[in-house]
Amino acid sequence: MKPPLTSVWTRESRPAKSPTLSRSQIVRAAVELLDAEGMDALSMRRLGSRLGSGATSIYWHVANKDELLELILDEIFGEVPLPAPEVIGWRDAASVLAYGLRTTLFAHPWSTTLVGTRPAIGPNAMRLSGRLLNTFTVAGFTGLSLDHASSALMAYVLGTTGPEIAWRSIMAGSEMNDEEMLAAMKVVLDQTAGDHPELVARYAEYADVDAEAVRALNFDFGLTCLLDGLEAHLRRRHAPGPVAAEDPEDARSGDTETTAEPSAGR
Amino acid sequence: MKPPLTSVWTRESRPAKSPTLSRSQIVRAAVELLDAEGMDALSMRRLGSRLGSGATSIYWHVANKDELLELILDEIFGEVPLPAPEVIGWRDAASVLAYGLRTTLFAHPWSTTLVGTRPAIGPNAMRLSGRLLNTFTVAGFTGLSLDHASSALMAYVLGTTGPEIAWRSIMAGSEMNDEEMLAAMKVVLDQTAGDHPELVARYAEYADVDAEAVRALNFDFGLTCLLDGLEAHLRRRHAPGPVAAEDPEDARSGDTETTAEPSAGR
DNA sequence: GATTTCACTCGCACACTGTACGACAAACCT
DNA sequence: AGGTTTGTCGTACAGTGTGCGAGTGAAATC
Repeated sequence: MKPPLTSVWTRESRPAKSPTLSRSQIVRAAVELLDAEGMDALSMRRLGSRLGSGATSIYWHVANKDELLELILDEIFGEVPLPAPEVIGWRDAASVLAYGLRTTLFAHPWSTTLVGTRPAIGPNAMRLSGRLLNTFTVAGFTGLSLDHASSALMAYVLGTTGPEIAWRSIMAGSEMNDEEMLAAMKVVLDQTAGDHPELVARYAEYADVDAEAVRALNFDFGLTCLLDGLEAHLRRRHAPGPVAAEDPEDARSGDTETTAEPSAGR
Repeated sequence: MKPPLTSVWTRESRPAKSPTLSRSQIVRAAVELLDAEGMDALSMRRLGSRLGSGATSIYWHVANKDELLELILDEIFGEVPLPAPEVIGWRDAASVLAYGLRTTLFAHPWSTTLVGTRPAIGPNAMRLSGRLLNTFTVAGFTGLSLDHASSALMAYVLGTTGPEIAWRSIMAGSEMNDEEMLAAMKVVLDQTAGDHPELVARYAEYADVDAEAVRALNFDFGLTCLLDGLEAHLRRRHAPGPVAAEDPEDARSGDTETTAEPSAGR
């Protein structure tokens, strides 16, 4: 019978007398430090000295470093711009959301280590997923499919962004450009996957294209496919017949929104 | 003009005289330790003592902890079963791959912290992505789309698995079941996203369904949508006409398999 | 006005981390 | 035999997160 919920978000922000330090100050400073010097540079001592405070003073406002990281994660979730699906349509809204999240994560490359690691509750994450839900509601999703659609989109963006940032950072670490990198990769390939000649052929194709452009294309391709698949699901549900045709009335639960679909037993 | 490639995979495994310790031993022991006690428990000293060796002896076989983690990541990539797309068809093969990767990652929950963080080169990762490429080649993808399709699938799986593991682990940490968790979540919701009533309504729906089952459904839903989208892309490419109809001959490259399409440029 | 009670800051200390270094031992090559 | 390579390990160093308790100043109480 421990504390009923262990997250930061239940415990209040210690609002009181005259705090020379505050949660939001700490979080902002932490984000600055991370942006400037990366994840390894974020230690409580360094953060403290950047705030002009003792290192352990932070622990009055934040229970431990993990909670601080949770706050930081939510902070950057607050940076992604939220589109209005009612005015630009669900597909564009979903795209804007996806691209917005992507560029926000790229703007804070250290976020990769946080984003998959801990669940994203917290006000800004909720705002984001609320808007996502809103978007797919406008699209016509109902019941569980609504969540499934949003989390599919989220998963795709998170899943692409992480490895991309990883690539970018190791290429920034070594002082070689894309071509040299690919050449080196080929060496690795030849000696580790010598029996996979199709891979070697594959990588050879990238020799003379801009890696960054390819990655952008890559993201867009997958996003389009996912949205196409979602749209297809939508059409299928609205038109149960084998051939696509508009149907006179919605197949199940005439009301436009919320809690349709009884969703298989318990 | 530093070392041309900084990865583990270029440097050989120190094969020599009579090693009482070896890379693969170290990696296996590390995986055991991680499985048993989690990521925080993996320190060089503990790993050393588990191997019956001094802590710093490991540094003869592995340059630093980061390299060790890279090896560990590749080790678990080796655990995912590889289907044969030529016999079971590309869609099933893609599903098997996706599910295999998913369950492998679930079997090693600590992998979440590794998988998005560093690029997955290394023999086992290459084997996996080789098979992925193979799968989508059988499907009919060519050129850049081939890579885009594989990485889209990979991204989706990685993107779903991470947060799911995170949820599972914090629920394991606190001794509350799904329902209590949801109740607590609702508290958080009410106080952080009080102005998002649709979210609250959303979560209320989950009150009486098995969270694990929903997550499984969730994964399958997104996977299906993605594969549907990929298939649609395929059909669109093969039948350029506005309305879908079977075409008398395959648009490009009649041979059934392998490295079709000269793929622009070069 | 004096005293107590907070809200908050911070120095110190502890256990622990990754890993550089150099001393060793044993196997190999001349 | 001597020298070199291959491999192991103890020690040491700088740095980590954080518990503890002493300190501060302002508000609340008497």
